[in-house]
Amino acid sequence: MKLVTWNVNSLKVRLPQVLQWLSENPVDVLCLQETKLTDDKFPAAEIEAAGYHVVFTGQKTYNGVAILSKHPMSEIVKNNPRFEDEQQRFIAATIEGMRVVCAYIPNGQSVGSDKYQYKLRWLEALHDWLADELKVHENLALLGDYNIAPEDRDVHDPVAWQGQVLVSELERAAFQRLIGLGFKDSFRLFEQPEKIYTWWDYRMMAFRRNMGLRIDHILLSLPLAARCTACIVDKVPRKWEQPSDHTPVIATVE
DNA sequence: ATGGCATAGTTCCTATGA
Repeated sequence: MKLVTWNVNSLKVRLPQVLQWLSENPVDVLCLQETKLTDDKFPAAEIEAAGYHVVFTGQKTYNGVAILSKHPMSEIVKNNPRFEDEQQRFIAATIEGMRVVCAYIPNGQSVGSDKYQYKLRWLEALHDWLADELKVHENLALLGDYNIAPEDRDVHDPVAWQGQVLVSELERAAFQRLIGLGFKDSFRLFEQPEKIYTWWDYRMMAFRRNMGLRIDHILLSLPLAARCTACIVDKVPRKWEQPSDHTPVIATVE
């Protein structure tokens, strides 16, 4: 099973790239974030025509998540039942006996802001829901844009970023609390090259200069991690014309 | 010290992202 997460920064703009990427990279599950589409405008027919089932929950302008799957999906949950949220950032489905959660964790804007507090509350509620969900689904995968770089080696310039949102202590502690439930960061199960990132600012020629952060992750519950044979970041779509600022992360589970 | 790009909607500027 190949599981993928990709923040597409508007599926309206990026649908051709998603379909192109899928035609070159057939996968079992693709979790999308920042679709920025209300459900009535979601391109379900085009995605189904490409051979994928799809579930989604969205809103206009901001947020929005979707799961594309080669296999049928059941037990669909939209929004964390433990968190009252107007923002559409969470969707879960059971696929081939695996519980798949697609999350667009809040950005947090700046440390100490209202949005930062919202981010921490959101993470706390995610933690609590996952704790219950793991009791029912030992095969659980949490894919998404976490908006957290877990360690300094996930940051192109740790000194410049020190203490900033996306790398602050409380955010990193929240990430470790998720890990503590019984997950592995699939990317770190394997020897990886240095300076691998999943997001680069559109400005400052950041991609060309590899000024990035690794903030998109695939966490696997321990039984799934034991079956994981690879996790890679595919930089190719970030080189295309009019790219998303994020690029796909792919985990393989045998 | 700031903004630098991209997206979407309230457009022909503003808010937001990371």
